[in-house]
Amino acid sequence: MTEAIAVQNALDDAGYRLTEARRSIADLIAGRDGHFTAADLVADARKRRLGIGRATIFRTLDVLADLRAVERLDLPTGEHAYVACEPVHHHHVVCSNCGASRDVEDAGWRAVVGDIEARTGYRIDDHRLELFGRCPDCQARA
Amino acid sequence: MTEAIAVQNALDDAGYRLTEARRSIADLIAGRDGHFTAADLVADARKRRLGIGRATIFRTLDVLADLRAVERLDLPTGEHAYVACEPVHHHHVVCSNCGASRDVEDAGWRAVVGDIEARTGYRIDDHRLELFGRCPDCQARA
DNA sequence: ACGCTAACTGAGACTGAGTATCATCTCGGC
DNA sequence: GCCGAGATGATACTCAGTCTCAGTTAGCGT
Repeated sequence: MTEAIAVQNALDDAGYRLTEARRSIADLIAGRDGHFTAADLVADARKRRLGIGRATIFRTLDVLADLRAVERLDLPTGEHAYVACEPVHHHHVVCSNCGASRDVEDAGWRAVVGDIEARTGYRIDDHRLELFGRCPDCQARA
Repeated sequence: MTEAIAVQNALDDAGYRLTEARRSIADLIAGRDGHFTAADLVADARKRRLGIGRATIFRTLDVLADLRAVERLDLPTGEHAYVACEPVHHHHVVCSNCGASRDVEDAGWRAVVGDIEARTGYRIDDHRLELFGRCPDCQARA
């Protein structure tokens, strides 16, 4: 549950109000592992009878994504999902079987971007990098 | 318009029927530069009074994406877009200003994936890599 | 050239994600 | 405690994408 506190701190530090609804959403996020969709949280909230509106969940996820307390993923299926994560730039490796995800720092990656800039003449200022595969656990289980 | 023929060949080679609707859609795609959304094509088709149904455009884009004659992109805005491209594995650099896109081969990239596999234990079998920035033209114009 | 059938089509209904609006509520600085 | 900006939940709405189905058509076999 330390994770819920991290999310709450992120909100607080950025000058957002710490409301009941946001606290609950932070809890829901902390209670999930792997990625989750907005719809997942809506279902969770309803299951626990928290009385949080759909709109609030979308709004809060939006804010959290801005603060980078949560990262937006585009799954290969086209679904939009989120993962809780540290607010520094990094990428995710997502297990296509169980959804578990891990952070990966940039590593050799900067050099590749530099190379691409040189070859194309584009000035790259944003990128999306997501990796999908089997996590060690799911490999072992197969 | 050579591009439209490439798209048609891709369909034909894969055993799909070459219908009037598909031919028209190939033309529409060829007539676009940069990325486009399904909605763009629907609007184009309607503007030219081609009488192609919405569903058909979605279906055809689906098929073309399967054949890799077209690539699905997820723009930073969350929109789903497409670009016409060669049917070999590669990635796209997309201009966030004018939408022009260029293909980039894998280059040093394989090594980075290998490194990530070694560090995380994940077995990576799919990835999404999209780069956004300013194309040379838009840079010059600024 | 002709007929046949599976593949394809357009129309329209449907679903579900995400957004907009707005009256009401509440956090937190004073 | 008071008060106002910011946040909330209900509800209505929009819009992408899917599904269904009756009607059409490409292109193979003859």
